[in-house]
Amino acid sequence: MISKIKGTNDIIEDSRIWQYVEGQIKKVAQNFSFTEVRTPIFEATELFNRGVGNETDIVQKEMYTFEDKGGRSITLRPEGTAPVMRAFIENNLTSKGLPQKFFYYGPMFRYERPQAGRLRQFHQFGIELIGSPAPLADAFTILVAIEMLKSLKLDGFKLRINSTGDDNCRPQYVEALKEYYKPHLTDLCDDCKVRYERNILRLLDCKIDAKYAIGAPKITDYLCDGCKTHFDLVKRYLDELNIEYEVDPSIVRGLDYYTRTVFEFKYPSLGAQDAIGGGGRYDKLIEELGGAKTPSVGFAFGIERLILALGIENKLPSFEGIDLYIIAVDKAQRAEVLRIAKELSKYFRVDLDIMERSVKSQFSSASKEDARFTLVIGEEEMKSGFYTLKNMKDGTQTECKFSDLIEILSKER
RNA sequence: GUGGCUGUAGCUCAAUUGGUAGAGUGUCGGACUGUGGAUCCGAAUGUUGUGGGUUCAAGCCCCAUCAGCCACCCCA
Repeated sequence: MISKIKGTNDIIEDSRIWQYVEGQIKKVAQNFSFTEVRTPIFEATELFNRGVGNETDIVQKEMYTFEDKGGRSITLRPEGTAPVMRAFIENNLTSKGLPQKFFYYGPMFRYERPQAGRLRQFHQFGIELIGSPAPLADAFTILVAIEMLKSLKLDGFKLRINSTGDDNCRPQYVEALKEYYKPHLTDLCDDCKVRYERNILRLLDCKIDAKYAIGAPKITDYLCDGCKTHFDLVKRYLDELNIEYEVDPSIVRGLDYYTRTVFEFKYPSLGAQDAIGGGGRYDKLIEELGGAKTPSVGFAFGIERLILALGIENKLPSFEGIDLYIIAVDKAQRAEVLRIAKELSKYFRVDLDIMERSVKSQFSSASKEDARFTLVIGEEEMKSGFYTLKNMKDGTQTECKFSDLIEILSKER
């Protein structure tokens, strides 16, 4: 037997749930006037090296990179923002004016060790708000995310925000951190010794060396005037919108392109993989990828984790049965059943037996599909033109003509 | 990439100190030859994840490998 690749999933029984979650989120995005962009699921490797950052774990060890037959280095997209920005630049969308608001949805790929809520192929739904340097844009992005979670009726999430500064102030903060950690360097865990040189911000969220992080300098004390004002205004907008949040100086995102505002939605009862969404501002990314300087904000949800969280809260949609199951008593009525199904499928969800099974098993099938009604067609019905319609909830049966069916089925529900 | 736990029918799980695989549920059929979701009866389905090894004998012990889960790591 050939089985699926490690860390991937077939969505079969749950496809209904997925359609619901995708549908709700998409509706919110569309109602806020975002338009969808669909980019290829593979890109030139260079896009992620430059966009996500050469030093990040994603680029260093998690990408599905291969050479195609033409010798090009190709990478299955590990995230959605860099591809959307590439498309923005390549299609010269600046010419259409700013801002521009996009959403995207689809599979992402990262070579990681799978566990609950972490897959090698997973799905992200994200939005990008391109062109605005204003704190209002950050708040708007967060607002849209919150509205999406509300549309799914999810409750138990927590919003955490932070500012990671910009080119003016981050270097000073990095220096301060290096100073602070220097005397402890020999006591740090092996990972942190590497992080000290490569990406010192990561020391802040290390679980082993958490005791040192407590007394570490805080980014919020090092923000330059521009970044500080920006952050304050973002917080003020959130306050005015009654959005609850916690400022968490340890939030360090794993993608290099973030500047200033970063945020995360956590769902604590999910276990180790508890981030259901995250994002932030990326003022330099488009420039980095060869476009004009275009400050932007965005975020993405992980659909798998969202569905896990909804499951915990019992907020997944319940199964809705079909409207009508049409039953043929004998072979002679099978064609008539098909004809009726053809007509009624224009208005209702119908089904019929294609296994040529007994009447009894056709009723079983109708029950299994939670059909509201069954329609029995036998020799008598064919002769008289009156079909036997049975209400599967209360078991009552009535004789009715084909022309009455639409009206009867339209009642209730 | 590191460490730990697990792997038996479609699903959930049994199988004494190693003795040659069973139940519930689901599926299909029948009791009821034109009436379901209840009940009863019957049937089908396994190279015990895979490959080696030890043994007279392995689902059970050993090794390897694959997959899942948990934690690290990382992030959505």
